[in-house]
This record gives sequence, C-alpha cells and structure tokens, in this order.
Amino acid sequence: MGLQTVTNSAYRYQDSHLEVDYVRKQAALDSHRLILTRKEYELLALLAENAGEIVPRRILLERVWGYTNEIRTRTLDVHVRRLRKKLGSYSEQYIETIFGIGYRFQPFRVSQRFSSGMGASPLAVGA
Amino acid sequence: MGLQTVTNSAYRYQDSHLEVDYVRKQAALDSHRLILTRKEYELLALLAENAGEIVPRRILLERVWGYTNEIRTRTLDVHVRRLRKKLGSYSEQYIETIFGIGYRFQPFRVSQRFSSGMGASPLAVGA
DNA sequence: CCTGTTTTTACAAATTTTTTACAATTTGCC
DNA sequence: GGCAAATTGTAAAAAATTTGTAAAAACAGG
Repeated sequence: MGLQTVTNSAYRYQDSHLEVDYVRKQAALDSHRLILTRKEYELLALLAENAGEIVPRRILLERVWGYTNEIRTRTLDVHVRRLRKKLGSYSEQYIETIFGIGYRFQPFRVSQRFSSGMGASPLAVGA
Repeated sequence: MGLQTVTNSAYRYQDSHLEVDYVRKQAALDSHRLILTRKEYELLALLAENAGEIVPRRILLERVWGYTNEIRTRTLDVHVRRLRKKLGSYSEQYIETIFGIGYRFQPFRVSQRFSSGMGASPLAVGA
C-alpha cells in the first residue's frame, strides 16, 4: 500500500508554534526568531524533516557531526539539551527521547497516544 | 533528505488489533502506540514474524539475546511476561506458552488449526 | 588574542535488563 | 489419581546501560 516519499521537497517545516525554514536555515518560535548555533539548527532541521519519525542517534551523529563510526560522545545530548532549552515550554512536546535508539520530533498538538503515521488503514476503533 | 520510510505490507504484521512495523520498529495495539523497550519489541517482532509457528526458547534466546549456548536464565520469561502485560486483554490470545519448547504467537481470533507446514509468512486477518 | 561555539569530563538521574528466590503449573510414570 | 521432576510464572532487588546536566576545556573564526 502506502509507499510514501518523505518530505524532502518541502522548503520548510511549520506548525502552530514552530517554523523551520530550510532555505534560510532559520527557525522561529511563536513568530520570534530563534537564535540557534549552526549545530543546533542542523539538529533541529534534521529532526523536523523527519517529524514523527524516530531518528537514531547514529544517524544524527552521522549527518550532523559526520561521525561514521560509533564514537562515545555526549555532544549530541548536550546539543539536544540546549535546543530544548531554546524551545522553551514546548521542548518536551517537540523533542522526545526514545531510550536506546534516538530522538523523535513531534509536531505540536499531535497526541502521542495515537501513532501518527503507522497505519495505512485505520482499523478496529476500540475494543 | 529524509530517512527511508517505505512501508510495504511485507514489512509489517497486522491483524484486527495489533500492528507491528518491522521498519520503524514500532507496534500499535488498537491504533495506539505500544511503548515497548528494545528487547520487548524484538521479542514481539520475532514472534509475530513467525505467527502461528512455535518458536523454541533457544531460538529466541539466540536471536534476541545472542545467547548461543544454553544458558540458565529467566530473562526470556520475564520479558514475555512484561510483553503480555502490555498486550493487555489480548495477551493470552496472542502469546501462547508451549511447555517444554517455547512460545507461539497466534494472530487474533484465528481458530487453532494445524498450519500446513511452512506458513511462516504473517497473514492479516479479515479484509 | 577575543569571543562565541563545540566538545569533553565527570557524575547524577532515569530506564532497561538480568538475576534471584520462590510459587505455580505441567508432564511422565507408577 | 498421586507423586516427583522439570518447566514456567512472578515480584522484587540488583546490575547494567543509557541519557541528562553543569562546568571546564578545547576549538574556530574574526
């Protein structure tokens, strides 16, 4: 059924609070420009491009840092922390930790109780 | 550029209540996401991939835990228990104990017949 | 050099996994 | 059926792993 092409033709991510402009490489929170460092922006952009999807640590380390091999470093966590800080009160909503795997960016207001992209066919509502 | 998110029916198990996405490594019960730890997911995935088939303990311990030799451990049972708990009221239906051999995952509401030999491919119920 | 950014360090906290120690169940055999 | 041996179920504790955090050190570009 649903083979879906990822939104790499999109020039930006946008929801009711956050906007990420992949062309200008800028982000804005509630219409205010977010001052992000380069790495912070790249991290946010990669996560937002894959909104709703888990992005494994090794992918993040590969794409943002260029670390090919598994390197023991805490720099990803540190950057996630600073990014969350700049996302303020929405941070917990936006950047989810998937223990043992990586992180997942969730668009605002999407309930986590329901899978945001799993089922091609909605089946069996309730038991 | 996004991550690969092709979703084929070959890459998932699905019945009227449970869905296991082998690509995203996620599962959902009645359309809401199951929060599984890595080992719990791997165990469920391996069982579901062999739906209707008995999977011996030693195979589970080998494939999920990497235990090659026969090791005396209760960790498999503990994981099965936690997985059953998360499957809620369907757990007894889904994960069957085959005494002295292993476990068998059964698709929902499929009456217990002798599956003819090689039916290792996951079959969706209904539709 | 400055200055802002990034990485490392060194723990703390959180989460998952395994072990332990029994309880309960199943099976084979008489 | 009744018993013993083997197997599985379970709760709780211990161990291992992973992530969070603050602060300092290293780095890079003007």
